[in-house]
Amino acid sequence: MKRTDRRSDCPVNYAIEAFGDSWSLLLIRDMVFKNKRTYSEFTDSEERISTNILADRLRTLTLSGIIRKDGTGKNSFYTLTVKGLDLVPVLLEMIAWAGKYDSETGAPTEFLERFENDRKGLLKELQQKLQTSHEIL
Amino acid sequence: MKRTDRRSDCPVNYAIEAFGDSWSLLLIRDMVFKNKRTYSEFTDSEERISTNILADRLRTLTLSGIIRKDGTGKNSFYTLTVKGLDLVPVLLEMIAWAGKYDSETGAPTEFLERFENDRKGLLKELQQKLQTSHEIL
DNA sequence: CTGTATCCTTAGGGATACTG
DNA sequence: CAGTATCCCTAAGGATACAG
Repeated sequence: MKRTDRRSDCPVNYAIEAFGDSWSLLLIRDMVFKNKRTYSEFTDSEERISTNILADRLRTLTLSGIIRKDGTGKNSFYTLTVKGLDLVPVLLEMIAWAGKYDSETGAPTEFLERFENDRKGLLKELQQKLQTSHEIL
Repeated sequence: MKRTDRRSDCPVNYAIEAFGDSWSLLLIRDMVFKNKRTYSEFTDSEERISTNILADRLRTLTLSGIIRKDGTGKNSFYTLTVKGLDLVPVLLEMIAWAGKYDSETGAPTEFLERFENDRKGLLKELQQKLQTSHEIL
């Protein structure tokens, strides 16, 4: 996306244009909370993303530096970059919000309590877990 | 939106379906940071939302309980509900993220520093400011 | 000023067949 | 398994005229 395509230079708008579509954040969720990294793992999500969209999102998220592709051919896999890992707080706030207002699901209460009481610890733990699993691969 | 229309019961998906389109969060931003409350104030945003979309988003955000309409006719105005105010942390995290990675704009550094060092204070201040301006109206 | 209504175009997305 | 390619459809969105 060329710079001039942006609707505005507002940071909120920057975020929306980077991951504000209806699929990107779900992929990031799968990477953060379910340790998914391969194409077929992503197609198996509950929301059933179709392959053309998946390929497109993996491409655009890579272009914007949120994820990175490693390996080649059948051994290729995707991992979060630091820029992508830095989206974890956004994700957590969204989950906390939904947990408070979505009667159908909500987040597990232990999670919300932990988030409330030890926000920094939870974040650090999550990011470290992700960092190490990246290194192992 | 009927419950069965949901792609999944995931909280992330709930959030996306509530405000994950490309305009809702900009309206909420305008309410939070620019104290906008009237129809014409919203049409004046930098991103130039068109009136049909604006009317639609005001309707859906009202339906999902994120904003509320008060007054009538020419005196009508919109305010954030508690559910909407609870989106401020999400907004702040997005701004912090964009501030870190968007070279074109970024958030003001004082803001980011304050967010880093006194997250709770900043949040409380913002929400109180919004609460009181609502009451004044 | 606060919306509605309409027309039209494009982007997003589902389904599915196909390829290396 | 990791994608590409097509076809097709709908929803999202812009422009703009109109109405109370």
